Amino acid sequence: MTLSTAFMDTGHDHANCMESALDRASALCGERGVRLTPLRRRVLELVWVGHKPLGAYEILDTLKAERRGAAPPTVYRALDFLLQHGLVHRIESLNSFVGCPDPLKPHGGQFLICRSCGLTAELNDHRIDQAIRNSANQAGFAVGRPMIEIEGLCPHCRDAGEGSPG
Amino acid sequence: MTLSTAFMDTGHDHANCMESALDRASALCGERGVRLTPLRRRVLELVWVGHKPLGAYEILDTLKAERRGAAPPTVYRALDFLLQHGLVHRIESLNSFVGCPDPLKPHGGQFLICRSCGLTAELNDHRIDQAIRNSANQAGFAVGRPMIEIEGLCPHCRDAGEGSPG
DNA sequence: TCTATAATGTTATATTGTAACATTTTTAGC
DNA sequence: GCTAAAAATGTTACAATATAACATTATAGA
Repeated sequence: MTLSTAFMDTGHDHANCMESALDRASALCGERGVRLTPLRRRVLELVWVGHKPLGAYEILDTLKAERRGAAPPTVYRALDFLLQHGLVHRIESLNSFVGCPDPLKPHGGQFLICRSCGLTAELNDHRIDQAIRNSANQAGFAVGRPMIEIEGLCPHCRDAGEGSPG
Repeated sequence: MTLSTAFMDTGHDHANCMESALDRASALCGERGVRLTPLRRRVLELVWVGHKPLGAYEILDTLKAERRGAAPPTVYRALDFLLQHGLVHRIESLNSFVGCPDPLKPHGGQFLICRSCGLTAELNDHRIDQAIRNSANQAGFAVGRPMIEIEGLCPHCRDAGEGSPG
């Protein structure tokens, strides 16, 4: 099981986390012969600034302050590229985007999303994946990309009593 | 495991499927002391016309043809009511809505969504749910509503060779 | 350098969803 | 039945998210 470093506030060096994500992205694009342009790199960086999913228009607001003429397509095109290469995920239930800690393995995405603080962690538990494939196969369904978004409370907010999980 | 009747084209009496869904909804609202008004009932009916998720504005187009002054709030308010009472689910990845075959048990929703024909079936496999809870608990995460949307190919489209599961 | 391709800029618009307030309908008490 | 409170719906306006279409600029390879 891989758990992204969110929810690990003790000992999480986020500057390093983000830098290594960008390095991995750069390497991956090099290997694939595609270009991590300054714009794409910047968008990826913004998405990695936190472990909270970011909306396209939040990204756009930042870009607007940095370059002339940033517009919705600017951000959506960069996001499309990053999505295609598995560098970010889209969180459907939030219409927002979050960095992927493991872009090499193609996967749908299993997300724990804190309803209180917004922090999001990516699980990639093959047991969940297996349970889904078993069940889908029984129904005769050919699984493409399973998407799992689990709303709830992260350890910190749960302990702080931010509401019931129900 | 409960599997909705979608993907069961042989022997699926949809008129009956829909009628019984409306009857269950009516009974449920009666028990809860809430009102399944004609408008709400009509929206539920429209959602149940197919096993394909329907967008709010598709519903609105139909309503507009039937009553004067239907507008976005008309449909969103009805949908909010139906969602609150578990009578419909929202498919996040499609921004659309589908009838719930089992509104009595509160649940997030496990959906198989055919990318070719759009048919959607609801799984409610407790083994998937269990795998998710185990994994989330390990991460110290308090699970609220797990939402699972599995894109792929339904039996019919898979056999017809509508593309690879990706 | 020249050319083809890829990336980005620019303008306009489509799609999905809410806010705010007015009106009508229903319910509950009398 | 009448009336006041509550619930539901009507109505207008707008916010938030996303894409289409075409122009321009940058890049890579011949």
